Amino acid sequence: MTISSRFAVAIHILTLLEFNKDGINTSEYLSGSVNTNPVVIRRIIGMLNKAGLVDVKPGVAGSKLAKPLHEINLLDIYRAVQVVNQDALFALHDSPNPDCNVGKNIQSTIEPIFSMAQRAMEEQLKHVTLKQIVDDIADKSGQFEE
Amino acid sequence: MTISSRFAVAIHILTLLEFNKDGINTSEYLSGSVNTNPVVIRRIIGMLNKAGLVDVKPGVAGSKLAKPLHEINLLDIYRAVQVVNQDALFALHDSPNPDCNVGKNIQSTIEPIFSMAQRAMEEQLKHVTLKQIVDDIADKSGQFEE
DNA sequence: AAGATTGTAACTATAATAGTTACAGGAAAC
DNA sequence: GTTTCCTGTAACTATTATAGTTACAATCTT
Repeated sequence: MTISSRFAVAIHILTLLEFNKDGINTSEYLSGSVNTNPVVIRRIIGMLNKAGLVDVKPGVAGSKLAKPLHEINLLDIYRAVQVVNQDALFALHDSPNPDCNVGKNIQSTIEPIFSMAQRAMEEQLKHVTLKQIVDDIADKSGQFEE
Repeated sequence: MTISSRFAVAIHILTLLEFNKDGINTSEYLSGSVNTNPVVIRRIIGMLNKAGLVDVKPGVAGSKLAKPLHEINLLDIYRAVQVVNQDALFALHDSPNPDCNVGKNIQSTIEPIFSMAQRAMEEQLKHVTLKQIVDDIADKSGQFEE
């Protein structure tokens, strides 16, 4: 099990929108950098659009970031592309035996622990902004070039 | 995407081993409380056995906890049942375009962030022991009975 | 009006999960 | 020592999610 690469691809896309903000970011162009099919890109862009992270319109070529870099954090992106359902990172087994003390109570005992663990992970994502990603890549890009 | 219910079932099994420590915990018996097929139980018990969390032997009926309750934490169980590969909770998209500054560097920029988030989640699991689970269920079981 | 692009449906292949049947091998009980 | 029960595992199924692909209608620009 892994959290879908939609998340990584979405970060990639948004980062690229910044680097190429003066160009026209068609799904074709973006797919060239991500190295996948343009439809995959459009699907993800569509989710980012619904979440208000990008601006894109049918028929109009290209997407743009809808917010400043520092106002987009990784949790926003993670939620936008719906890689993990709200409070459902961990699956509970359904219908344990209610005639058994353990079966009857295991769900309610485990559930808050799972939620806590999930929240701890999501909290980390919240503390990283797209700006940090962009800056890091800008550093690396400049390092051995120019 | 969710983390396999193997994890929740494993916690259920181990908890039940404690509650029924004076009885004989066959896969048949355990499957009755979890409400699944005995083979599913055996598969999970097998993983817990390899991880040294339970004692079970071919031909010999029943499993037992291999360690005291407070020496087993949820991270131990999580690792035992291999619901998430080491450092691979989040999938990276493979082969982004190396001729693009973003494509070339996105992986190495994102990877440590993903690791950090994953570790934060796992750290929470580490801080919960099986003893806490057992105690909580014991409390709930007694609450409206006796 | 022509051309390009987005949005989406529909289909494929792949992989993981959870459940099931079947049975070989091991241990205990009689 | 044979019968009986249980574990371990292979093999198969159904279900679900993912990622990629083709195709095309709707939409905007020029």
